[in-house]
Amino acid sequence: MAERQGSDHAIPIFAPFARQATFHMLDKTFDPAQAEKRLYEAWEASGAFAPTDDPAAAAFSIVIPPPNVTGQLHIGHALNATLQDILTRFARMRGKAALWLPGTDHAGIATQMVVERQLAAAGNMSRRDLGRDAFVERVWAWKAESGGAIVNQLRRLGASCDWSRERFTLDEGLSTAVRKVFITLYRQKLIYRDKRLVNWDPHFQSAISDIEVEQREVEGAYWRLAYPLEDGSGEIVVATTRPETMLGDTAVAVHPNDPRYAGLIGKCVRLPIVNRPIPIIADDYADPEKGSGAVKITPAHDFNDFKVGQRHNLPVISILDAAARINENAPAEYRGLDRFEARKKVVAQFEALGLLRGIDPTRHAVPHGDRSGAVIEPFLTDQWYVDAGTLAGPAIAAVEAGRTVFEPRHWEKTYFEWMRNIEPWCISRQLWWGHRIPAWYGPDGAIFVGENEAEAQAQAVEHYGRDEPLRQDEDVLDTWFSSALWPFSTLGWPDQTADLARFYPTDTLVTGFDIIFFWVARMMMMGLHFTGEVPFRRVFINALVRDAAGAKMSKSKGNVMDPLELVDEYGADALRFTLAAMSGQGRDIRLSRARIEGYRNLGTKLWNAARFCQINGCVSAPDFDPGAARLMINRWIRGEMVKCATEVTTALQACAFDQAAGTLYRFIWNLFCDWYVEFAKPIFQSGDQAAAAETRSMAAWVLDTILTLLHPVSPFLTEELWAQTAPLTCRPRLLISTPWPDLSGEWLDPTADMEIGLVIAAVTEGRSLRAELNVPPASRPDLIVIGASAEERLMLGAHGGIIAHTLRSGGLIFSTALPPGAVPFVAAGVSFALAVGDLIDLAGERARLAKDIATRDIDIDKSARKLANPDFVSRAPEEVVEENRERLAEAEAARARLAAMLERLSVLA
RNA sequence: GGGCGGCUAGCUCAGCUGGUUAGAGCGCCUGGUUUACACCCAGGAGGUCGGGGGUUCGAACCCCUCGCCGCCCA
Repeated sequence: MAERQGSDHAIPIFAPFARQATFHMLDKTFDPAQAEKRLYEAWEASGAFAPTDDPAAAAFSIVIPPPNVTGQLHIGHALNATLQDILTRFARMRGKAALWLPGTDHAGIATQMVVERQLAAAGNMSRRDLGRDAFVERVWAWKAESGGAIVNQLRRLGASCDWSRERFTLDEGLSTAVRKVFITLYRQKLIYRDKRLVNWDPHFQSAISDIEVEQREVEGAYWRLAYPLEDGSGEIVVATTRPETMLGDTAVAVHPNDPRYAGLIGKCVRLPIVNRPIPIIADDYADPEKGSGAVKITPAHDFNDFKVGQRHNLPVISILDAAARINENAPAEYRGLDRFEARKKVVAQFEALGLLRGIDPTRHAVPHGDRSGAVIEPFLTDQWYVDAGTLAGPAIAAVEAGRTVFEPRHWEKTYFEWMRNIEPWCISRQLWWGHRIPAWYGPDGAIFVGENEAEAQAQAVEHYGRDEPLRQDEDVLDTWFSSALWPFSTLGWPDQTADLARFYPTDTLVTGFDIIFFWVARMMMMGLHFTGEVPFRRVFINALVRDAAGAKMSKSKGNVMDPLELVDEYGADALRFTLAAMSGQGRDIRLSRARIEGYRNLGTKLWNAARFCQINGCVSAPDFDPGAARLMINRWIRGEMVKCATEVTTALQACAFDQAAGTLYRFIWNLFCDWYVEFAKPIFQSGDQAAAAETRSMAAWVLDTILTLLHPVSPFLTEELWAQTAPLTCRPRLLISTPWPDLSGEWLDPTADMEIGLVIAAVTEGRSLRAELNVPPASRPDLIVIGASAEERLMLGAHGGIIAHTLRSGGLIFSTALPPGAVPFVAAGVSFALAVGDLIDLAGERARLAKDIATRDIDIDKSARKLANPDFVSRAPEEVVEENRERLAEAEAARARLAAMLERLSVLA
């Protein structure tokens, strides 16, 4: 463990002047556990999470995909929230009125399930025993007590949501919006009641929507059943995976062109067990290639069969009750049997009757409820539907026109595909927890839809000409119905609030591809229909987090990584940085601890660079002008800082989180720490006060700029360093509220790039040579510059100190020829040598040079061959040709130098 | 059956509209008490960019085809 140095960590952010009096050296590492909570509270208390009310500020808004109130934060939420927080902090620092609006979803089925399970555990009481009102009260009580734990878990990640605007899909305002939408759509005839087959979940005894149905491959069988012709002239064989449904068969279909059955069309078979005559009909639905070519038709229990039934006017006989037990429409001995019991019994009876023609085991897809896991039954009921087809039109057009853009772009295909084949959306659920449908029925079944009972009553009076008792619809709305309104209902709609005017349409929605259907599409439909505007201008589809082996994380597999555990272990910043760095667009993220550890190390690296700065008195001065820097290394790092800031800004604007993270990583570690800090050391020791002072200021400025740029990704560590590295006079605000760097392009400095580039190349090559020659670490050989131009000598001569330090060399010597005892090398087109004296192994050196020459020959050959090709010279763009000419010249020059050195070594031998 | 995505170093991934001598982190090997950092420093090994064909002066990148792997829809 890191040794603890500074003991006083109680540097209170809100008593910052006290800090100056007690200026402690930074610890060796950042301690997230002791800092995160304190920093989060400081942010919240500062009011930074709420958007600025400065009217001049452009608005930026994100609504959170509301997690279930029952939910626990999992790694997918962590990714999703991290990306939203990065965007929000970035926008905030860029001076926008940034709003990240948080909240939760009431999650009808999931929540009801939690409370029902509690009831059962407490003493076998069902919700029906308790009664509707008491049950709903229980759910609210549960919600008040333990619901929304996930919201606090989001805080642990550093989520800078505006908690004052937190919403819940069942709260009053959102419920008003739901009723308004329902009533409006009903009056526009875009919501209607219909008797259709639905996906029925026998466990919840409720309808669920198509997309809540999950197809699972299971082992099953085709049972081949023989139905005798009524006239006794033979039989017709049908195959089914659900034999029990034959109890509800009302026809057998064959293909109209199937010669095998041409004579049978119009005849009847006698349905075994049930003993009902049913017709043989001709319909294209029967596939002559499959099985016997004849197919049993059960309109009440199969979606395809239902359509066939409609075409042929077949009776629809439902044989199941809500719990998927056989009902009174089946023979007496079946009534009350569970569907799977009934299946066995039907098969046994067919066998006994001698009508079972075979069993073919097969794997096939069976619909399951995604929540309950129960096998779903197509079931005929009255339900409420949204005319999604009509609403989809504008939603499709908006994406086609680019008013809403998917990022990555290809996800719009998934969206279009679904939208263009959309089915009516069944929105009623036979649950108690949710928005109760604002519809009332009169004694004759007439429907009155209104805000409340009084309104419905008034309509009823008008309709009947007198008071009639009304009964409210028992059902609630699909949770996604209220989520579909989320981007505008949370902002106050249907009231024309200031928030709505300012923050709608929202800027970016960040979500997973798995809810493009469930949620994104429906928000588009509702948003456009009710506000005339798209709900968001950009949809960023984030990746799916998997384990290190690429498997989907699931509790049953035991491979889940708990984000809070990871935060405890590595700190929120490390987790956030990792998720950002790995969130390459649209790909899966294979999360591993090794990766998080690596990015935690980056934090420590930066922390220690700050510590170095602190030790050397690098303190940011408000009046420091980086543009006035004169020292080459300072001009160089300033230019690199500009490039870094530009790249990070561009990347964040484009949701290229991985690029932003990568750019920061490289700048912090490979430029600032590896080179600049090392260059600064000899300057601080040189006694050149002016140079040291400028370098101190520059180092502090670069560090500040890094903290600013890194803050959206890793907010805690950067905020802590911000507080601990400078006096308050330089820190008028918390980092979270500090403006984003807007660096001058004039600070780019090609001259400095070239000069420092030469130094770095010389040192890098020199180090490589040292290692190859096994030069002892403590020895400090001179670096000899051989036959360089006056300009090169000037450039290198200016950096003798930093070269000596970084290369661990003695002095810098200029020479016209390779002296004895020196080992030559070439870097950036300049000849060098390392004076290693006795260590030199001439034979080995000759071999090394020969090898070096050979690699140059390959380069020369590559470029030369291109340039010798007339097609290349005439067709390739001029700059590419020029580049190759330069490359060739360089390689040839380097080769010539190496050859000269080889010759010289030979002479010395 | 239809669609989408992927296949680049031992592992995880970058590589933007075709112009490199294909990169990084981890792991591995060698060496290291240097004005911060061993959660570190310096150096190194390691790739016929899934196979084949094509377009092009030029292909990891574009086209065709085949092969795996994953996901969605039916």
